[in-house]
Amino acid sequence: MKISEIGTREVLIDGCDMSLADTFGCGQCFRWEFDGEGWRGVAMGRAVRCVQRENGFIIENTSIEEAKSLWYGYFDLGRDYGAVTDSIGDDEYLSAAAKFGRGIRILRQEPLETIISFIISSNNNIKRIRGIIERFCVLYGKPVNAFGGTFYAFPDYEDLKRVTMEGLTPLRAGFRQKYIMDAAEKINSGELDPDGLCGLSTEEASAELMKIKGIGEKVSDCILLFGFGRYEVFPKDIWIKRVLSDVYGGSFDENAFGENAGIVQQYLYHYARCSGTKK
DNA sequence: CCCCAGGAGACTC
DNA sequence: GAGTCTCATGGG
Repeated sequence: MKISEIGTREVLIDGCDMSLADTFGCGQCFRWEFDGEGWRGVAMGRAVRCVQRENGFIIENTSIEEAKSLWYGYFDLGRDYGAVTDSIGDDEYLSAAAKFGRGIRILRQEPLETIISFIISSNNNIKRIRGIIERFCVLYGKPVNAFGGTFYAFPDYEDLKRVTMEGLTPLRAGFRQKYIMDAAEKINSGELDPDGLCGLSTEEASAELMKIKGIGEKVSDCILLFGFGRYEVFPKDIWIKRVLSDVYGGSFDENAFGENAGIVQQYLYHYARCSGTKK
């Protein structure tokens, strides 16, 4: 894998297994948007645009330094996903799912963003989740000018202090409004420090997360997988439960995949949700 | 009118 | 511990 500057604030990530469409579209993130040619998004306070290339992708509006210090981690570029898919074994359905989702990379998103986003995801659909999150960012996040427009960063810890119950009403988050507020209160007071979870075991971190109302086992698993790089968790949402029941008759053993369980889960989720709707 | 969505909490047994 | 009911909102 090679990182090189190919233009003004334009960096090429060459020689990596990457499908932007599958990575951004597999349900792990909610803010990247396709503009017809590339994917625009804001992460870590920076607005960039990613464009698919044959054997990698381009990141626009960034520097080679940022690519190495920030985007390398965000896109999990140090991991060989091909080796993961090769280690999956001869399970027929899973092999098909891995083939279908080839190029998916698990993003290392920011802890606060994953916490709030997956609280919102509870008993909700992706289109609506995206809308609620976007309204949250416009209301409380900082504006970032790029590509001739204004984008909004996901609110940081300072922004979170301004959150009130009444202020959340425009989100139309329904019963999750009080859960978002509980998360904000616990984080603002210092009762829970998201960044501090990095030093804990996955089990301990999960127990901490579940002190927040609206975070149960499944939401906690998503936060740990997509925000903390805990690849051993296996979030069980409605789609995965269907697969485990309908395809495997309850005999699927996620523990067999050890440190890659989360990646395997993502292949299954994406396949179950999209098979039949993609070319 | 119905059912469903990347579930969780409260309650019952 | 395992089963229900309910929780807002919007789409199909």
